[in-house]
Amino acid sequence: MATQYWLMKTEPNVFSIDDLNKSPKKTTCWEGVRNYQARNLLRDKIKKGDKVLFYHSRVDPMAVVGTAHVVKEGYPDYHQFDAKSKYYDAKSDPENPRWFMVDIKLDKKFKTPITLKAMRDMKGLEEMMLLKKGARLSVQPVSAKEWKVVLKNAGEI
DNA sequence: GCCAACGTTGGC
DNA sequence: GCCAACGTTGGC
Repeated sequence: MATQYWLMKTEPNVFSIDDLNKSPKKTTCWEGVRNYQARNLLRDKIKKGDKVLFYHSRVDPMAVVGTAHVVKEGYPDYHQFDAKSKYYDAKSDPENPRWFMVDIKLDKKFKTPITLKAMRDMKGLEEMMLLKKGARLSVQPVSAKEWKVVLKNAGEI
């Protein structure tokens, strides 16, 4: 299958691209997604080898700060069964887990982050979900074209 | 910190 | 099954 592209949001004061860079093997599990639409993507659509834009939200400046790729496909987020975790979900059945996650590995931290503001002016991103009003999904599809535009502007292609 | 947009919950 | 209330997200 052709490579698919995604954008994953994170609040850098919770988990930033530098945290990912410092993680063992620069790899982390993308836990804590508690939205059904995003869950469906994590469980069913996102495949090993897919590429990811790493986005910092709720911070100044909001920006795509680098790229990663998927090293492990959707599997149950074990935090949902851990009563001490803030991601605990008492209603999730271990036989039929409600929440899923993937593992991603850092590829490249951009020298220059691509800010949300800059992206609004880039040709080719007009249809990008991130730029649409009310697009709150924390895991979003990105088209091959959008991927290229972002990386080109970051000087990474 | 504010608040609009949106998703989820729960009473009926 | 509807929908008001509530909680969360995330740009500003």
